[in-house]
Amino acid sequence: MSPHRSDKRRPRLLAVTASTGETRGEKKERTRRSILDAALVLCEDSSLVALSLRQVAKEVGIVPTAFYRHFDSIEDLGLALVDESFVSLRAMLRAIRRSDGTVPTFTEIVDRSVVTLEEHVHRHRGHFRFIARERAAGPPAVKARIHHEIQLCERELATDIARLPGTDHWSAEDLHVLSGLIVTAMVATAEAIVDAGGRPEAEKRVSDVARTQLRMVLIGALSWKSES
Amino acid sequence: MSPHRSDKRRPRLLAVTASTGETRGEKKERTRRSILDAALVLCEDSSLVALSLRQVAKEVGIVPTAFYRHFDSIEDLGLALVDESFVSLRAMLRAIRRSDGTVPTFTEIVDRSVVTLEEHVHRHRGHFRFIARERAAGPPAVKARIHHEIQLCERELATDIARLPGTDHWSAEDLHVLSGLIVTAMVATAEAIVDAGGRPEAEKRVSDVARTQLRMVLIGALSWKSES
DNA sequence: GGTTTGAGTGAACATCCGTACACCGAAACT
DNA sequence: AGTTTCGGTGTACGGATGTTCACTCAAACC
Repeated sequence: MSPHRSDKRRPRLLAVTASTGETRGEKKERTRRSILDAALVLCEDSSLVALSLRQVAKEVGIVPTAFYRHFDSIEDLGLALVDESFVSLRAMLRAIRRSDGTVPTFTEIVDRSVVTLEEHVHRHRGHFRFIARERAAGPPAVKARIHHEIQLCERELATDIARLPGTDHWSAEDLHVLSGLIVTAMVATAEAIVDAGGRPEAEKRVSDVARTQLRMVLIGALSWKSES
Repeated sequence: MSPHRSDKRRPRLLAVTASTGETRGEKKERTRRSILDAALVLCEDSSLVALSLRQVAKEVGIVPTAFYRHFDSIEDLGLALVDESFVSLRAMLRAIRRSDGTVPTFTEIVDRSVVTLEEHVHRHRGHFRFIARERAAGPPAVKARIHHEIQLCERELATDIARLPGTDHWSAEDLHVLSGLIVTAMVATAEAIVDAGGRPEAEKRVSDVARTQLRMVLIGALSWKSES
């Protein structure tokens, strides 16, 4: 039994291309990624509804028909991009939540949230631009999924708010109204950061405004509740 | 001088088509309107960037090249639609402002504003859908003009807020931050009303939420100012 | 070693797109 | 009455689009 035998066995579930050292599935996954990235870039100025299958194929460097090996349609591609975008967005929200063990002040929460949002928009500019655009202009199925994901964010935020001190006896209704308002403001802030185009002074102005707005909302909600 | 002479003179600046009783300019204006209306309908599901000149022409009932007698391009058409939309929007804002002579309570202001917005969105659903979509997805020039118009709304709202009792010594900065927040919330509310699709119970829920949110914001801003 | 699978190819199609050009005919003007 | 203006027509073009079909050829499997 020569030592070469085991080499012969390896390809069983992990065959590698002789030249590139890639599995067949890996290669496909890489092409899929290229398509997603290309689509994100190409619909940057316009929209998914104005994006053609052939543009994407040309950008990726494949023939138009090869597109169908990965997605049924542009709309299907769009749904994949929505999922991808919200995976990273949820990671951000988890990051904000994680550091909440120390019973912080409202100001601390607000500052940390805005800073995290700013970082995250900066790192995933493409995804945020995509969501902001297709939320209003995408194909119906894409719009619907984005709307649904944002509602999930509102619900999660509502349960977080409920855990803060001073919001003990709020109704579920009021919690959701408040979290809806905050999410709306944060979405607008994210759009504004994207529009700032990376210029630090413009971004600074946007995040300062966002901080003030968030504080107004939080304090307002508390005062309003204690009144009524 | 027979009495018929004066008839001969009439066409000078007001010539009428024998059959339809229309001036040439009136006929042109009517076609222009048809183009604007058709575009508003056709890009309802998609966007301006996915709207073709030929679709519009076919819908209106003219040959494609005739489009150029009225607009240089689809983008040019878009700019006209933006202007038109904001003319009616400004009319709404004026209507809200007009009834402000009686030093009303915050609650009255909020209720009147939301009701007016609801009515107006209902009457100009097409325009609101258009603005909400193209604000995020339109051609750059269209996005820029919409952004500019919204900023004007924010500025006007800021001066209105400054006239309310209890906001005497606010800084211009803080006024603008607050009006920005309110405008953001109202834009989101308008989108939600449009999405409600005319179903009364859905619209009622949206406007109730909007009322609560606006109260939270206003009371919050006041509390926050008196603290800091 | 022989067979199957499946990502990517390449040509072909019918259809739509924006735009150029010459033209018409009636309203508008002189 | 004669001329000009101009909204609308009809044709024609080069190019982009989505989708079809029959194909290659190497990895994956038995």
